[in-house]
Amino acid sequence: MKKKQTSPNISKNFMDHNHDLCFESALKDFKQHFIEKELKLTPLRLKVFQLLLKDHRPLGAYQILDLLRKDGFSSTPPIAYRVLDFLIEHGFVHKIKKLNAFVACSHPGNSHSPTFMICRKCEKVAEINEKESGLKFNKETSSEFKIEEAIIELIGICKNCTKIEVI
Amino acid sequence: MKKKQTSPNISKNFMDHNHDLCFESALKDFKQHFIEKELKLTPLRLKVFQLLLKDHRPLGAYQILDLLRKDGFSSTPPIAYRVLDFLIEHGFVHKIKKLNAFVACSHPGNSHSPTFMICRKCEKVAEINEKESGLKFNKETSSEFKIEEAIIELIGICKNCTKIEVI
DNA sequence: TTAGTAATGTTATAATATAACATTGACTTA
DNA sequence: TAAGTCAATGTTATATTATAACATTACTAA
Ligand SMILES: [Zn+2]
Ligand SMILES: [Zn+2]
Ligand SMILES: [Zn+2]
Ligand SMILES: [Zn+2]
Repeated sequence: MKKKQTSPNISKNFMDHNHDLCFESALKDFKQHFIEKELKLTPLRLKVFQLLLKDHRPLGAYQILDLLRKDGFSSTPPIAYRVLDFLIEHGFVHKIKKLNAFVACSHPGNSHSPTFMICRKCEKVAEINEKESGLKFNKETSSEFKIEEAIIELIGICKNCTKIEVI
Repeated sequence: MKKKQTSPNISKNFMDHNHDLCFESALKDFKQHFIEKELKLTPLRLKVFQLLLKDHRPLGAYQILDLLRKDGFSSTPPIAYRVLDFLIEHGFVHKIKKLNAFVACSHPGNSHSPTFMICRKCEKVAEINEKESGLKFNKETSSEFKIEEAIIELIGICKNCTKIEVI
């Protein structure tokens, strides 16, 4: 008998988890997509993506520039914005409008319309897909308006921070 | 027998409509809320709201400043941002993150979590409420994350621009 | 009155983002 | 191999969006 599939843990980013594994797995995926899509994986692109994988917290462009500087990269604004544009265009990174900041995508490779949960306490972010969010627009809306892009950002308190709050 | 209620026309802002009526009605509502909430309706606050009511297109803070200047108001950045903050705080105005711009609220007075449809062609915006959008989050998401605020902005093509496109 | 306060005015600067052009280095191909 | 091409990165300057800090005004309340 097939084991019952548990629902995916959408809160993983907020909770303790083996982040080394998490990091390495995302990085492997990232590299694989570069190969499959025949994109050029430069040191700068790799570095910026690694920075964004650090701890599920978004980074602003100027934070990224500071970190690049420390690693000996050039660090004028266009450097960061160009690499971010590239990574966004190819689906590796998203911008969080609420924060004017950037996160590594959790489902890279496929074009998709992400929903974000943003914890205002720990400042971590988790990306969830349409199935996980259960988010649906009704028929009338679709007939009234042809949706091409949806920005959905949920701001609140994550499971972990709720747990801590209660005590 | 009561006449059957037709569904609210969520596309009104995008279509031809009696905008003088639309404008005056919104303005009357606005003034009424100031009275009910005992807020001070200053010339500046009134002017900024009127500017935002002009044509269902969002205005940037610096556009608003230009328009204020033409009307003899002071027009340094804090003037606009302070009035906008006030109007947002009291539910008369929303900020569209996608555009870094501001729109008059369509359901002023009540605290609510608006969804915006943004037409990338005519650049008009319509605000829809939860019922109209049919937008719902599933139970699991709620238990995993306590949502306090939701930013939802749908970018696409409105009914009117679709009609024009087809020809 | 005068002291308090909300609103507006003013100056300066912070934070975010892009335009325009120069240089580098890898790859092509004559 | 030398010249040409092009994507990536480097550099300088500037645009756009937003806030901090303090001054003035004008109404209100002892
Ligand atoms: Zn992780
Ligand atoms: Zn949290
Ligand atoms: Zn109207
Ligand atoms: Zn349109």
